[in-house]
Amino acid sequence: MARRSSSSTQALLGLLTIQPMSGYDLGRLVRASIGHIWSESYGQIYPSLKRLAADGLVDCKTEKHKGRPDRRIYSITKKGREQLQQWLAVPPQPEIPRNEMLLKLFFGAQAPTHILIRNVEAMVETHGAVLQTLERTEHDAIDKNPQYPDAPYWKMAARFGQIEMKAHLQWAEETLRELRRLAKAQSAPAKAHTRRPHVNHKNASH
Amino acid sequence: MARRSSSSTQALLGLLTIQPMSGYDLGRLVRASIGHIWSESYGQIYPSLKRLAADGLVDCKTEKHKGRPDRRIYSITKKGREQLQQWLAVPPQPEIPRNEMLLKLFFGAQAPTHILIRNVEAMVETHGAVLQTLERTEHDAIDKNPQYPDAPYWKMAARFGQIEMKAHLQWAEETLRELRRLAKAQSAPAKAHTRRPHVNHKNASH
DNA sequence: GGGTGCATGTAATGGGTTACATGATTCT
DNA sequence: AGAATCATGTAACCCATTACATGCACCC
Repeated sequence: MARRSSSSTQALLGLLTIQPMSGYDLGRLVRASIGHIWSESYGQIYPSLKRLAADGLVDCKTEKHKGRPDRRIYSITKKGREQLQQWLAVPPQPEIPRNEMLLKLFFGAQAPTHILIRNVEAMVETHGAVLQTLERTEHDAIDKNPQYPDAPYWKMAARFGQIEMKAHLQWAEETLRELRRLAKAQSAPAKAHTRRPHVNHKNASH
Repeated sequence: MARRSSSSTQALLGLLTIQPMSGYDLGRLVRASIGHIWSESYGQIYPSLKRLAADGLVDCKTEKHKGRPDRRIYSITKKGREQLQQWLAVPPQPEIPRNEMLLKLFFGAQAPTHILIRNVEAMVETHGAVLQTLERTEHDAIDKNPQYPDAPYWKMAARFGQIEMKAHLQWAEETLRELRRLAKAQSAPAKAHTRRPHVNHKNASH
């Protein structure tokens, strides 16, 4: 019993250390608090909570409501806290990266430049928005109650997002300059016909 | 026919624009060239190639070898190029983030500080190594043949990795300072007993 | 009257990793 | 002698998203 402990369920367990909550609340809290480092869908949350309850890692109390459907409020148990702590002690394995935008840019020679430019510009917009949100988050939820034991860690997570977003924006600036330069060079009459050489990709660092 | 076109298969298609290759080669090339932005497992690659061949997006030639198993060399077809170009034109949807290391740090109040420090330090090491690899990649594979049509795009991808890694390292420095400060404060006799206030997480930006 | 939010859940589907099987060759 | 590399593939499994189903309440 209590076999599977994916980081998904652990995330829920961790959020329940803040306060008892319903599945619906958890979904919103994930987006609001750790949306830049984690995501959960309801199709994942509700079944996970059931399993957690079955394993005795959370308790469940049902709040009756007239009209509205019942709210199931979950709270973490002692056993749940222990399991969370155990999980926290396991060194996290490095990420498996999957950045579709960059993948497409990597194959950029196969696409018209204006599309690449549009994609990078779209990224600038979304990341800019995220950055603003994070700066607000840090200010609102964290700096205002520094006595809160979670505050320093939430701040670190927010700072990570900020620093990363700024780096991405910096890269985007540099890249847009280069892309526009390439676009200009393309529209100008090509002189040197660049023929694709045969490249040896075998001798690669594994 | 030719329905499914996950970004996974498109990545393979894209790599085959460089030169014809076997599934095994593709696996190694993914790690070597775009390992910091993409990953593929062989359990994914081999079936994908079969589907691509069935859909007429790639051709397959079998090279016989004595002793060794046959090599199946795949090359992209005209139809394959067209599909790739179509996919490149679709604006990439924003990433769904999943950073386990940061998630654990977010729940840092539930764990002993020395473990958090160890985790961040581990990240510094791996990311430092990746950074070096990328700097070498940029220099070796790209700067040396600037006439190669893919070169500018490969460089952009490599630059992204570099900038991101540097940002992460910068964050790690700042964070390690803070964590060590917290560790010291913890080992000192606690005076003010910080009691966890009830926080309202309902009013969150969605 | 219609959209949005509250609130829970299930089923279908897809995407992807891991582990296994096989077997010769080359390096240490 | 034994480990790692070359080379392909399959099956089991797991994780996760999407879409669907339900139904009241509140706001415009």
